[in-house]
Amino acid sequence: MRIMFMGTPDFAAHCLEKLIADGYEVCSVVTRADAKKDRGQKIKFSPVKEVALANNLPVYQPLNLKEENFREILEKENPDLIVVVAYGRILPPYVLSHPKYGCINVHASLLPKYRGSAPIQYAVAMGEQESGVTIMQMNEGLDTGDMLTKCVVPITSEDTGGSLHDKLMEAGAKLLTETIPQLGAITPIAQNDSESTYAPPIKKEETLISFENDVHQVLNKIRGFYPFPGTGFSYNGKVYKIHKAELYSEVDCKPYGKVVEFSKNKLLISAKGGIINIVEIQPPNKKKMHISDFYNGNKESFLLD
RNA sequence: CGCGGGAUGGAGCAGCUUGGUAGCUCGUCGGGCUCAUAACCCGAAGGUCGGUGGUUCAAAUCCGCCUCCCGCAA
Repeated sequence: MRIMFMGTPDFAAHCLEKLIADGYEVCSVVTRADAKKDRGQKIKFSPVKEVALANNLPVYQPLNLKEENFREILEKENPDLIVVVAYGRILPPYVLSHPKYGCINVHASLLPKYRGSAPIQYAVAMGEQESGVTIMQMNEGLDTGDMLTKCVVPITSEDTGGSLHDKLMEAGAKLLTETIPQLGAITPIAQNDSESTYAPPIKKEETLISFENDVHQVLNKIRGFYPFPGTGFSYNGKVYKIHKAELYSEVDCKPYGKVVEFSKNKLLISAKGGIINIVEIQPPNKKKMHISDFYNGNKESFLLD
């Protein structure tokens, strides 16, 4: 079976590696165009492209799948199946219908919950006890295709967006290689749209913590958005990133957002319904550090003003 | 040529404007006190101030270049 792989980030790259390692015939790879990234605007390849190059696979990076160019590529490569993992683009109908087995997508949530581009972060941020991976037969909607297989992964109270990402990445790659041989034999199950929820791209302003929110929501968001895109709070005109925080007490202490205590091992800030202790912090222009290190050098300056 | 911030014993910081003895809070090691402790007291080790060139009698400090790191923007 000739497989075309489409994807961009680490999560997708890992699936691609697994397909190759398990001996699937991946004939070509489609990934996002190289972009100037980070400081100095250096050009970076996507993780999927790195894996493709390392395995000498042809790489296509169309700017737009609607262009005629890609139709020609599709006909030339003539895949029996297209596997899409976090590619970041909606596939037009002519692509969906071209391969014999259509297009399947690995999505990092238990559909129909958390459709969209940030399912992992939101699952943790919403305090879910479990999430998982769903493989679906793609249609023209956003993560609305009929479901083929599923894998449930529990979320512990220690999990962050990053740790869940890693777990789902492993689970997703495994589920993918288990699902492909069964294509055609599995009866697709339609998603119940009335139960669907949407996990949209995270906007910058959402990463700033509002302590007016419930203390548990605050902590779940800090966990869920870590390490990407991260969360932070504004204090005396500076934004401090929060890498790790814990519940200190459930005493409601107003005003919310106030620093209740700053000492050797504590930076306590009150939120609605409780107080959180910030354990790892990152001041502007600095690396992340434990709160005791931050205290050592900033005990006098931090609380000024 | 995207914008800005930074590099000072093991950690986090001050000192730089206005060149002139390496400072603070911790940690580490040794000793003391204590029923005991992450507590307290005494003492010690540990830094060619990111690299390099220049100015100067003298550079952490002023000027040039390089390396690495952080944030923003994408």
